[in-house]
Formats: sequence, C-alpha cells, structure tokens
Amino acid sequence: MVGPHNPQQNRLLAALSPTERARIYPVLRPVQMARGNVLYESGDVLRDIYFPTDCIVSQLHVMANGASAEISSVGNDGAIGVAQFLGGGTAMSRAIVQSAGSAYVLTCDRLKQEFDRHGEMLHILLRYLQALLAQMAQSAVCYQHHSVDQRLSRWLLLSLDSLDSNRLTTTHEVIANVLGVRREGVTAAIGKLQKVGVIAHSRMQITVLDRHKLEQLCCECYAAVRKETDRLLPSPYVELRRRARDTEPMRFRPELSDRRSALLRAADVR
Amino acid sequence: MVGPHNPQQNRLLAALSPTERARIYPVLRPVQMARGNVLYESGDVLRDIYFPTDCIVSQLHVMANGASAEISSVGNDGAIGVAQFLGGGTAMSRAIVQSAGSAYVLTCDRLKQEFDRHGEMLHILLRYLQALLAQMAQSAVCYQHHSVDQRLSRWLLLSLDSLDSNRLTTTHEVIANVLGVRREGVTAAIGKLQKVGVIAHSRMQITVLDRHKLEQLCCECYAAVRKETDRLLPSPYVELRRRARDTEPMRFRPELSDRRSALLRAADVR
DNA sequence: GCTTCTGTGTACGCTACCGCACATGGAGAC
DNA sequence: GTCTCCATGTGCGGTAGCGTACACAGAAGC
Repeated sequence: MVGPHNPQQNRLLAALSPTERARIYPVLRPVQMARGNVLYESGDVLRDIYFPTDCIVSQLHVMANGASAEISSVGNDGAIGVAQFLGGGTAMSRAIVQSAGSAYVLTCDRLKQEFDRHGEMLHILLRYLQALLAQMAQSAVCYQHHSVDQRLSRWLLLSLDSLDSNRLTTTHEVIANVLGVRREGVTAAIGKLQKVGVIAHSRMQITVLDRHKLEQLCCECYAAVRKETDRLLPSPYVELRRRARDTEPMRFRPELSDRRSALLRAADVR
Repeated sequence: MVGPHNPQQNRLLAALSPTERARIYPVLRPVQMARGNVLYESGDVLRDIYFPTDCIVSQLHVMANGASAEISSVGNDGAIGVAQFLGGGTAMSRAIVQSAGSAYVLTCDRLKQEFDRHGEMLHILLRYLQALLAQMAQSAVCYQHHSVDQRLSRWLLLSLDSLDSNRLTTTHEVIANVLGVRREGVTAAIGKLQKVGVIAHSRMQITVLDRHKLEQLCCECYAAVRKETDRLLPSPYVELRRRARDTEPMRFRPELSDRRSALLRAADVR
C-alpha cells in the first residue's frame, strides 16, 4: 500500500518475459481493493481479470440456504476471474476482498487478445489453473477430514504468505464464512490458538506470534498447497523473502492494517 | 462393452467438428478399463489423456495417513489427465476405475500437437476444465455442509448419469473411500436409502429403483453440477436420452453388469 | 465336504460441531 | 455524556460421524 507499487509484485505478471511486459504492463489498470468489496457474484458474467499485488481475495461458494465455504484464496500468487478465458463466461462463486490492498486489472477484450496470441500469458494462466486445481482439491479433502482448528491454522498461514505482515484484520464472522462453520466455532478455535501462545488477538485483529508452531499445529494441507504453488509458479523474489522470514525468527512487524489506523496516516482509503 | 463402440460416445470427442474428427479419431486408441485399475497415482508424470465412453473413473485425493476423498468423477462427459496440458506435468491425485468399460486414449505427444494447433480440442478441453472446476468447488462445499446420506445420493445420481443402467457394482469400502467416510457410515446410509425404497442392494450391487425420489433426498449439489456440466458441454444425444428416461418412469432395466449375475439373477432379488 | 477371505451388519462410547440463547464489551454516532 | 451497533465470549442440549470391536454370510479355494 505504501511505497512503489508495480505489477512485478504479482507472481503471474512477474513471470512474463521483458518483451511481453513491455506490451502488457502499459495496459494494466491499477485498482484499490477495499476489504469487503465484492468483485462478482456467482452467475455474474466475468468482465475483467484481477492480478492482486498486496490484497487477498476469497472465492466463496455460496449455497441456496446461505451456507458458504471458501474455494480458493488468491493473493499475489494468483489471479481472479480466470474462468473468463476458459470459454464459459460466468463466474461460479463470489469473489470478495478479504484483505485490503491493490491489484492490476486486465480487461476482458485485452485478455481475449492475449489469449488469441497464444503467448506467454496463456501458458502462465494455464499453469496457474493447475495450481488452482490443486488448491481446490486440497480444500475439499481438508473440509472432509480436518478440524476447525486445523483449517483455521491453514487459512492463517496461507493469508500470511500473501501479506508481508503477521497481522490480519477481519472478524470471526467472516472467517466463519470462509471456513464454512459457525461463528462460535471460530471464536473457540481462535481462543485455543491464543491459549497456546501461537497468536494474539483483539477486536478484529489476529496477530501470529509463532509461525513455526502454527505450521506444526496445522494439517498437511498448507504444506501441500504451498509446495505445489511454488513448483508451478516459481518466483525468486518470493522465495528469498520467505527464506529471510524463516531464518530471522519472530521479528515483530507492527502494521497499520485497517481503516481506523489509516486515519492516522492520511486517509488512504478515500 | 458390447455393441458398437465409438468416440462419439464421449461428449468431448463428440463435440469436435467433422474435419477435426477425421484427423483425431484415427489416432485414438481404444482401451478396456477394468474396475479397480489405477491409471496413475498422485505425483506420477502424466502420459496419456483418457476419454471414457462407458466407464467411470474417480479422481481420489489421498492424504498422508491414507484418508481419501473423491475430487471428481469422470464419465463419458469428461476426460482424465487434463492437467497434462496445463504445463505442470504431474498428477495431483489417484485416478481409479470405478465402473468397468472402455475409453479412448490420446497420447501425450499427440495431445501436445493438438495443443499447439490451438484448435478445437484446446477449446473443448478448456471448457471441460471449467466444468471440472465447478464440480470440484461443489464437492468442497458438499463435504463441508452435507450429510453422508446426501453425498451418497449425489454420488449415485452422478454415477447413473454416466452409466446407462440403474445398477452399480461396487463395495461399501470403495464408496467409503470416495465419500471420505468410514465404511460403516456407508453401510448405514445405504440401509436408510433401502428402507425408504429408493434403492435395493445386495452384495456388491446397488440398484436404484426410484431415481426421482433419490433426487429429492439429495442435496442441491447434484443439480448444480449437472446443470453446469450440461451448460458448458452441450450434447443433444445425452439430453435426448435423459429426457426419455425422465418421461418414461421406472422402467426396470436388468443389466449384466458382472460375471456372476447372469447365473444368480433368479436368486438375487430377494 | 471344509477352510479362508472378503464384504456386510450392528453395537457402544466418544468427540466435534451444530443450533440456539444470551451476556459482555469496544467503538462510532449523536 | 449516552445510545446503539456490532464483535466477541460462553453455556447447553442435540446429533452426526468416528474408532473400535465383533458376528455373520457369501464366495472362492482346497
């Protein structure tokens, strides 16, 4: 949100060759994504494809009775609206911004042009699709076999990976929609994690204090998704940053991560 | 297995234009698929892509402790091994034949050629990919929110759609692996469905007696998957057949679906 | 015939999670 | 200040599904 903001922060856009960048970057439109924004609802006709740089967008599948569950979580290592270029047109889920930040947008027409060129962008998106398939498959087994505690841990870890911070701003209610459980269940799970000293939490804020321990409490699903994503979409920059984080344990990174604090800093939302 | 067997029975292959057919059909290799066959394991390098005509193949995601869950079920309306052409190479799950029958195989090399042509096959596979995404998303929410009874109903309905018969040959154990639950849970669920007269079952056999009622007992997930698949991969032939089935209620279709049954038919009814 | 193996039925205590209800507390609105 | 949301904490009965154990029955091999 602060500092230089450029397409390179998104793994897919960063994977383009210099010549492709020269052509594509100029037509990318940067957008601000506010927490709670709904990019599209299930059934909507897709128009644009979003490449997050420092925001996180959830794909929520919502059922007739309102019950929901997260199908995939997309940060700087993915894109929203890929179904667009598969030929079917409409979205299959709700896309909602979980963590505020920015993204770059490629319009439908432009995406179609890229697709018809059969160039790098197509191949990158196909690879990302495979990562998405893996993520969804892992989600399915995770929903079936793992506890709320474990799934919360997984979600925290994946969110942190896209955030460059150890603090999340959200409500138990929202997490409940993501995990597909009751709000009270989330409250309980967060309580447990706090009790063992892995996280600290206050109103609308969760701070991860011991990432390593969190990984141990988590099911195998986090590691599986992480590994497959990194395999399919290698990114020297992300790897480096992650390695630094791992060797340099527990540096506390205070963050101004929600609306109220933004006020102190010069109203970046409006 | 008996009678004329041709690529047109697979929806994806049937969707090709006459000129494409003339080129592709000759290089398709027909194969027999026996129940229990494992096409590949998680992590295997994909070599061929399979287009089922009258068999059903399950994509099972297996976890470290052996627990599993079905990610997608592929019959004559899909293909196995699509991840092959996404660029990642390896499979993410186990592919195992649930119902015996035949399929056509396109080799890796040939598939790559087709891909590079950027012709119809690519677009058809992309559309199928979208259907697959929808199926996986629906599976995930279904795992989270629906009971074993409902999931069993869904699985029965989807299987029947690919089968042209109202009888399945399988064990409770196998279904348990597919649904991601205990074998005893499957036995109980089957017992319930039998009690209300929706199915009849004997050793390794389940016969659906009242499809309409089964649809009512089922969660919305079956209809959602069915609708999306039909939207993305229209098939006049399948539609017709299905309409015929719906208007002509409850015709009992005895089937020779395994070796023993011919001998035991008289006995196995009670 | 007998034995063996695999598939199915059943029972029992346990736990995670649900649905519901209600209390508390922080933060913005006025 | 007070009021009013909204987010969070907590308690409680109900239940679906788990882990375990064991009995039985059909099929296959001898």
